[in-house]
Amino acid sequence: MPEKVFEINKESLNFIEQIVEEDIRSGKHAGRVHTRFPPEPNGYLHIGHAKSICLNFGLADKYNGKTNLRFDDTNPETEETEYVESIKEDIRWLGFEWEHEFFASDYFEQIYEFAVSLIKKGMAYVDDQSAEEIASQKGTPTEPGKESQYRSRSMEENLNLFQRMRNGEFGEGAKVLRAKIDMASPNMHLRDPIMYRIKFDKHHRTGDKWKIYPMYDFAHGQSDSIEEITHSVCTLEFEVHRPLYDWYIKQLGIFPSRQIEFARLNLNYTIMSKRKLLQLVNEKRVSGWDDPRMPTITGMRRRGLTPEAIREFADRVGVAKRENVIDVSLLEFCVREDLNMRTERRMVVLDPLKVVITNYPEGQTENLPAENNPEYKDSHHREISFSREIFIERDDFELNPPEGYNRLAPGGMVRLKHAFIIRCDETVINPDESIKELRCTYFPESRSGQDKSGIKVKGVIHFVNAADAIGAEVRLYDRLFKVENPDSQEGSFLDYLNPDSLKVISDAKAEPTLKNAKPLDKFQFLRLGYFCVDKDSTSSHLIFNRTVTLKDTWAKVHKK
RNA sequence: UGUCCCGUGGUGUAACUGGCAACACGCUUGAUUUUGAUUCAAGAAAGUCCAGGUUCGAGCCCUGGCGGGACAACCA
Repeated sequence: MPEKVFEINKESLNFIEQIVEEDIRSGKHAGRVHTRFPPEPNGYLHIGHAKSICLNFGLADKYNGKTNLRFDDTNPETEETEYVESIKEDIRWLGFEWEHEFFASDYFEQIYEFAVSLIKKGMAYVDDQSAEEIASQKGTPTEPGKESQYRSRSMEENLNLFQRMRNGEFGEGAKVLRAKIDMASPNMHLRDPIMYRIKFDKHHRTGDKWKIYPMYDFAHGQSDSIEEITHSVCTLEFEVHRPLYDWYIKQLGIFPSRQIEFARLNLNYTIMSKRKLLQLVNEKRVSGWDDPRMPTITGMRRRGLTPEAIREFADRVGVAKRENVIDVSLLEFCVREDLNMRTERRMVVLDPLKVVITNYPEGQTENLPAENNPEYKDSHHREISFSREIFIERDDFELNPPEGYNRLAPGGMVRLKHAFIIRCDETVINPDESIKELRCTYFPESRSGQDKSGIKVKGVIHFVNAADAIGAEVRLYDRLFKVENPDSQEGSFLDYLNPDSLKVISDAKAEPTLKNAKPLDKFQFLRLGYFCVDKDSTSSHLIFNRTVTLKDTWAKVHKK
């Protein structure tokens, strides 16, 4: 119907949207769009899944369709309920709600009947050979395979054997059910693919009811059909499976779902393989699936990323069939863009250097207003305190300032954010040559917002009042790997872990307004970056995770 | 020496299906700035893997190469 709508639509469409719009235009499935997100519950979702989730739910959303959540749980060996729960939590956190929640295991009975019908049509047979024998007959991509000696069993015998497989009369691996297609096909997946295998593992939902389980190829497409999924979107590696996907649908005469493949997301400096992520967790290279350095949804949530930022990212990376490696800087951009608008600012000193304001009266304290977010004209203000002793960032003072340095140096001046301009009069040195403290004078006339001093300074630095600063633990995260592509390096990907991916600062000094920060609260620590309160944080032991630094032009220029 | 998929700035995605290669990130420079942030402005950067062909005209169509990826789990 809405032909005009599409003509008006001038934005460029990705190739999947083009397919969908063509289908709607031609009236296929009466214009209905129904997608699904089909995770296997054997691990946690990561940013790559987020792209798929945004794609599937986004497609349905855009074209008035629906999206099912379907757990592809056909391998009882690796699948667990723990994962089912985490997957649901992560999808909801990303901001999506599914139409139906299904499990491939819901369809085991029906899929079994599908298999029986193929046997009856003479298109499937029970093979008694071992996995090795079957593999040896399979041929190679360039050589045809050989037919099994069991290929020509009678339909009655196949029916009987398959029933007995279901009954548990044969041991694991003793027999499989195979589709009878073409052992000489140039497509390996069409060389009599295995449909069912015998497994005695306890299934996370069906327990030990089943002794046989369908393979991916004989479960996924069938589930799509049962749910009348119109567009079954998956990643590129399933492209060669599509002829088989279509073959089963045709032979079974069931709802013709269409499989469409797109290129999965790759991010530099990170790995996306579930197996390797699991290895990081198992070997305690990270603290768990939700370690803030992990590319998992749960890890990124703990790190302080927002659903909005992730969705924006998924949108910006696009959808195509070309292999790609996205630069993490794009993710960081999306995160900063979102956090800049939504987070309140606070002052925290990570590496404190004491400063004594020698001309500030002892015992005196004054409060100064500080805006919470300059992005909002009418943002609220909070009070910060100021007195004779304060802490500044050790980094913000240089004994021998390099060219272009505009923070504090001997004899130099800077403004303390929200407060006064100070001048460094004296540097107190420890016996070991390190800097013990600074003795400065302040200019009472230079008070922020009502500066009558006439002094112009180039630099502005943050500080906290020593008298009421509170302690905090701050965890500084950096990329988990030190090379762009840890997967395609010599040796193990573990050899390329970044040893500096986590730096813990146990005694940072924070302004007291942070005292009641709750887990997941997000802030911008002025001039440092965006931070998120860790889930283990309490008011007596505050913990902040650095989500991402602020852009730092100076650091970049100065690095050389 | 098989089948399938894919080749557009550094990265990613576009180019209304044949009409001046655009947008974003990143990068550079400048302005503003009480965050070396944000914001704003300007700029560098691809002639579309190569070679033929069709056409007035090709990133888009055709042919042939070259390059990359996927496929030989009783995983998904």
